[in-house]
Order: sequence, then C-alpha cells, then structure tokens
Amino acid sequence: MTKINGDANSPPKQVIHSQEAAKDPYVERILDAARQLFIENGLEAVSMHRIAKKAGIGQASLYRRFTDIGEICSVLLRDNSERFLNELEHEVQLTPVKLPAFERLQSSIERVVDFLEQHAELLNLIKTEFTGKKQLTQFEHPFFQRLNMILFQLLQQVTAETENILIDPQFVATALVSVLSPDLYLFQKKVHGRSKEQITKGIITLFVTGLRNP
Amino acid sequence: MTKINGDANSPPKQVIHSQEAAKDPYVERILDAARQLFIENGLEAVSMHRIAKKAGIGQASLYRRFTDIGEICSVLLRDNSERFLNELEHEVQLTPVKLPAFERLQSSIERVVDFLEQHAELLNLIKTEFTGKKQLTQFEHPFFQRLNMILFQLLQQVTAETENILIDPQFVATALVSVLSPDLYLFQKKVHGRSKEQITKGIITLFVTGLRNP
DNA sequence: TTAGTTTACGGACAATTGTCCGCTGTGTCA
DNA sequence: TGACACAGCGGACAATTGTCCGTAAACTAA
Repeated sequence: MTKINGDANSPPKQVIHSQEAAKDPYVERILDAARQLFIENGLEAVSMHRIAKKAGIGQASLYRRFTDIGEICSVLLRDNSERFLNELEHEVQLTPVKLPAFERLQSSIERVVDFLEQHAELLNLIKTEFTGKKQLTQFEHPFFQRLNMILFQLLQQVTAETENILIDPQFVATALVSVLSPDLYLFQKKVHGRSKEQITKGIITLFVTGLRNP
Repeated sequence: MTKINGDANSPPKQVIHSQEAAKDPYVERILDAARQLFIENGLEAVSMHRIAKKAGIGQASLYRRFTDIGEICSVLLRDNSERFLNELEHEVQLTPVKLPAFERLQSSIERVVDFLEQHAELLNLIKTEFTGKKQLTQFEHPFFQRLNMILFQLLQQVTAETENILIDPQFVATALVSVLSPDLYLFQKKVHGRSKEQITKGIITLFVTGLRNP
C-alpha cells in the first residue's frame, strides 16, 4: 500500500504554488463529481448530497471543503475568472499612457461583457449561493470585489486625465459593477432580447460617453 | 354559525375590489403570525413551518396561500409599496409640463431612495425568495417591473424634451433600477458607510447630470 | 510492536422546504 | 334524515442543507 508522503526521505511539505488545493485528493474527486453532475443534470438539479454520493464520500467531508454549492462553482470557475481578472488588471496597469483612460475604460467594459456572455449562468449561481447563506451582498464576492477595484482604478485615471469632471470614482465603479452583474445581464437577454452588442453599447453610452462630455 | 356566502339570495360572488385576500380569514392569521415572528425573531430566523405553527394551521394550508416567505413579505409590504408606486406614477403623469423632465427624474430618484432607506431589508428578502425558486431575476418582480416602467416613461419624457440626446430610455431605465436595487443600497451603506444623501447624489450625478450635458 | 494522541471520515440527525393524501365537515339532492 | 360529492384542512413524508459525534486510520514516541 502506498502512503501519501510515506516514502523515505519524504520531501519537506513544500507550499503549493499552483491552485492551493492540489494536494487534497478529495477536492479533485468532489470537483469531478460536481462537473459531471452539472453536465448530466443541469446546474439547478444538483445537491450537495448527490455530489457527496457521487464522489463516494460522506456529507461532512464534503462540507469540510466547500461550505455550499456556490463555493464549488466558484472553484470550477476560478481558473477562468482568475485569468480574466489578471488580464484585465494587466491591461489597466500596463497600458498606462498609450491610450486615453476613457478608451481603456471602454475596452475593459467590453471585456467584462464578453466574460459575462460566457459565464453568466455560473456567476449567477455563485452569487445566489454566496449571498444566500450569510448576510452578504453579491458585491462582497471576491470576484466582484476585484472587478470593482479594477474599475475604480480605471475611473481614477479617467478623472485624473479629465478636467471639470465631477464624478466619485468609487461610487461610479460600484454602480458599474451593478450594471455589469450577471443578474441584469441575463434579464436583458431574456426579457428584452438584447444582444451582447446592444448591452455593451448601452453601458458604454452611460458610463463612458456620459462622463466624457461634462 | 355563519356560513360564508351561505345566506339566501347569496349575492353573485363579486370580485373583491380591496386587497384581494380580504375574504380568507387564514390569510389574516398567517400575516399576523408572520408579522409577529418577524418582530420577535428577525427576518432571517423565521421559517414557513414556524409561521404555520404560530398561525395554528397546517403546512399545506399555508402553502396553499403563499408559495414561500418572499410572497408573505411581498404582501406585508404591499400596502406601502403600492402607495409608493401610485404616488410616483401620479407625480410622473400629472406633473406634466410644470417641471422639466430632468427635475422630475431627479425628484423621482430621491423618492425611490427614500423608500429604499425605509424598506431595503424587506425588499431584499423578497428579492432573495423571489429569485430563489424559479429561474427569475430580481427585475422580474412586480415591484421592480413597475418601477422600471415608471422610470422608462420619465426617461422618454426626458429624451423628448432634450435635443441631441443619445440614450436608449429602456436600457437606462433598467440600469437605473439596477443601481436602485436594495442589494446595492445595502452594500453601499454597509461596506462604504455611505449615507442616504451620498447615495442619492451619486445616482443623480450619473443618471441626471450625466445625461443632461450631451 | 505497542500505547497514546491527533486528525478527519462518514453516517446519523435536526431543521427546513415543499408535496401528498387521508379525513372531516359542508352543501346538494332525494 | 340519509347518501353522496367535494372542497379544503393538516399531519405525515420526501428531499435538501448543514452539523454533530462515534470511530477508525495515521502519526508520534518509547
């Protein structure tokens, strides 16, 4: 029988650089089970109990690693969202003076809408679960916190570059996050039948063009 | 014993004009029980089971009238929200040309924020429950639908009065509803410590002043 | 090895949501 | 008054979430 780290000269338990949970085999089994159930049954039809069953572990072992389904979704989406936010951050910080801040803001909004288009449903489920348990708003989720921060920096740059501008970057950033929420995005598509492009245009008119002409 | 509609010459079952549930004594008992439990235990600590117990009725009898706690909250808030929306609608439609549309828009936003300040928590709970069950977004709740409609009309008037304006009233109305959502309001107060006045100012800067200067 | 300590597994359990179904009480007709 | 239909009540029940605790495996030390 092979024991984990049981070999002689067991290497020092080095901190894992990659995604932090790479060590725990249960985590992988859980994520695999969840992925599979999501595909087979749709996002809504999957329960924590079923995930535990499918992963072949007990309820408690599941809850010890993920407090709810939203957290599982978070992790399933994390690679994508991390990459996305990193790229966005990178663009904001490393395209410093090449483009006017307004144009960087516009391009960032377009990128966010692209991301929404791909992942709105999963993001929405994350939000539901996240806000459901504690007394939290969707804006307190790490994803939206970081998005808020990035947009805030952009808006600060906009105000720094623009004369006679009267906005509060912090407030506008939060409002922008709200308008970019998956909830609103899905509503626009579902009820008003708007396309990605229409939604992008509407947001840019409000938050870029609107600020631009003081 | 008095039978409901059991008298001779029973009058044709006329549609009830007042709040529709006025007939059913169970509804009153349920609402009383809910009100009391909400006060005693806080919004979050109350379950459907406890409401049924407190009202002295069975689970099914409760569910036959209210599909979830959100619906109970809706009804508890309905008098207030109906009155509020009626007033808002009235002002929008009957203050036609006395004030410029921009100023009516501003005043309406202020009124909505006042309402949020009073009822944000209840509204938020309604939203949670409403969106939780079916695949619905908060914007599909009747309250927000009607608010959306009112703001849409206002924004149409704004565009009619203003030259060179380039907004899509339907889109802006929905964005405005999003920024006026209880979720965002509570977040602003809780995390950023903003006052009602600061929030009002921020929204008006974005959605009134921003549009005003094309 | 053995004894003692610690970790953490997993099933049982409580609490909640929402549904089902047997039963009772009322109304209708003879 | 009695037979019958039937609307509606309420408790039991399934499904889900989240927690607790007895127990077994793993690690430490002699």
